Formats: sequence, C-alpha cells, structure tokens
Amino acid sequence: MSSTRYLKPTESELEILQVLWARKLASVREVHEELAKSKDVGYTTTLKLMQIMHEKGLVKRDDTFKSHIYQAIVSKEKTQKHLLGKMINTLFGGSPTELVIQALGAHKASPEELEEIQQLLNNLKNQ
Amino acid sequence: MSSTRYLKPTESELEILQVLWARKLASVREVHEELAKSKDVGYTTTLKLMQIMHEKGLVKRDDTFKSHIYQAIVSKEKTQKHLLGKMINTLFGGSPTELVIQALGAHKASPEELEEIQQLLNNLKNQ
DNA sequence: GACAATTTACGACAGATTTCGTAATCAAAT
DNA sequence: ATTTGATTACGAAATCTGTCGTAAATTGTC
Repeated sequence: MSSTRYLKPTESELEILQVLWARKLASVREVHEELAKSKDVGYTTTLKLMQIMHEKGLVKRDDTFKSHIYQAIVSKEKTQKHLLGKMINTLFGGSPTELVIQALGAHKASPEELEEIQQLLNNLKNQ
Repeated sequence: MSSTRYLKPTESELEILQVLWARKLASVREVHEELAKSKDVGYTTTLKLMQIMHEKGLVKRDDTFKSHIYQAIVSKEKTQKHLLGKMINTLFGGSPTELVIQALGAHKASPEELEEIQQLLNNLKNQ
C-alpha cells in the first residue's frame, strides 16, 4: 500500500506541513495567517488545500469545535528522510557525501553547528 | 530575469539532465535508451520532453546532423545548489546542519568519504 | 527516383495541483 | 429570532506535467 505516497507532499502541502509541525495544532485561520506572511494567497485556497490533505491522510482534524483543528499525521523526520534520499539519488548520483559537501560549502554554519557535525562524524568513524 | 526558473527542472527533466550531464552530448535516442533501462516510457515522450526543455532554455541542440544532438545548458552544480537551498529552507528550517546530520545519519558513508568530509570540516573550522 | 526506416513536429488528452468564487453552515450578539 | 461575522463545503477553472498517436520531414538503400 506504499505509504510512500504520503511522504511526497506537494510544494504547497509542504508549506502547510511546516506550520503544523511547528505548532502541533492549528486552525485553518492560523495556518493561513502564517502562510500569508510570505505568500499572497486567499483564505479559501489554504482551506481547500488542507481539506485535500485531510482526504489524502496527510493530516487529521478535530471538528468538535467551531473551527476545525488540524494536526500533521506524517512526521517531519520521515518526510525529510524520504525526500532527502530521493534528492541524493536524482541529483547527487546516490552519494550522500557529495550532498553533504555541497550543503556545507554553500551555506555558512556557525562554530557550534560545525562542532555538532564533528561529534556526529566522530561517532560514525568509530564503528 | 530570475534564471531561477531554469534551475527548477521537473522530475522528468531532471532524469534527462542526469544523462546529459554524464554524457555531455547525446541524441534523443541515446537519452531515451538510457531512461528506458529504468523506466517504461515511449520514445516520443522523451523527444517531446527534450523539445520542451529546449524551448525553456534548459538545453541547447545542434541540428546540423540527421539526429539532433543535445547538451545541457544549466550546470549540475548550480542546479544542485539551488534545489538544496530550497530544501534546506522548506524542510530543514533553514539549517544546513540539520540536513547534513540527517544525510549522514540515514545513509552509510565509507571511511574515505568520512575522511573527505573531515577535511572539509577542518577547513571550515579554520576561518 | 522510389521505398523503407528513422527522426522530428505537432496536437491532444488525462491527471494532478493550485487557485478562488459562491453557497451553505454555524456561532455569537443584539 | 434575526442579523452579523466567521468558517466550511463545493464546484469550477487555469496551469503544469507527462503521455502518446499521427503526420511530416529526413536519410539511407536499392
């Protein structure tokens, strides 16, 4: 039944999931206001999108209140892992290292972050 | 003029670009045979896609020969960087480190690759 | 030159995605 | 109870993507 389907949200769905992942619970209004900060979009568009996500099983909702309260079903981690793996295959010839090098090279990381990565690297080396 | 547009190829376009990046030059037939190894698709589909990519400016072609010879215009590196940046923003809250950790954690890297990353990390630390 | 094989050009279609307008529903306040 | 304001439901349109069939053009062969 390939739950793969649920791990490949569309662009717009990802934007909505971002908000839900951050807030845990949110009404359509709340999600919309968040999106509206960086995007020019109508309220009913956000509503419709979230209704479709509900049909697809990407989110669940509690409709006992006046306004429905939504919550993500797909986890952030699984979605990240899935899309990352896909990207590694289609863009980096299957080499996660190539991706890591690009990521570290193109974007500046703080000393703390570098240290965090160093720790991880040490763990991986000692195996 | 936002060449951003040209850096966001679709799924199918990416598959074709992969082949062109690897071969430098290729006819529709060659690209198609390559794709057909892992995908069940008709020849004219590949042709049409490459024609559209030509219209979009993703590829250029030499039509002085019997069969047109295609070549990628967008570079692999720029495309990687662009899509990676986008992913970092939409999926990893703008933190490349989070992405790197996921990438290294989820996929096994060889000792050589780990050493390569260590080198890069050392360089970044000394700045 | 006629014929066969390959390649290109073109148009059309199905499905998915995003968009929004309008109607229906619901809750609160007067 | 009626009105007002907000929310949800629904339908429809626009766009994009991927698909392929068919016709036209080109090349090579006899």
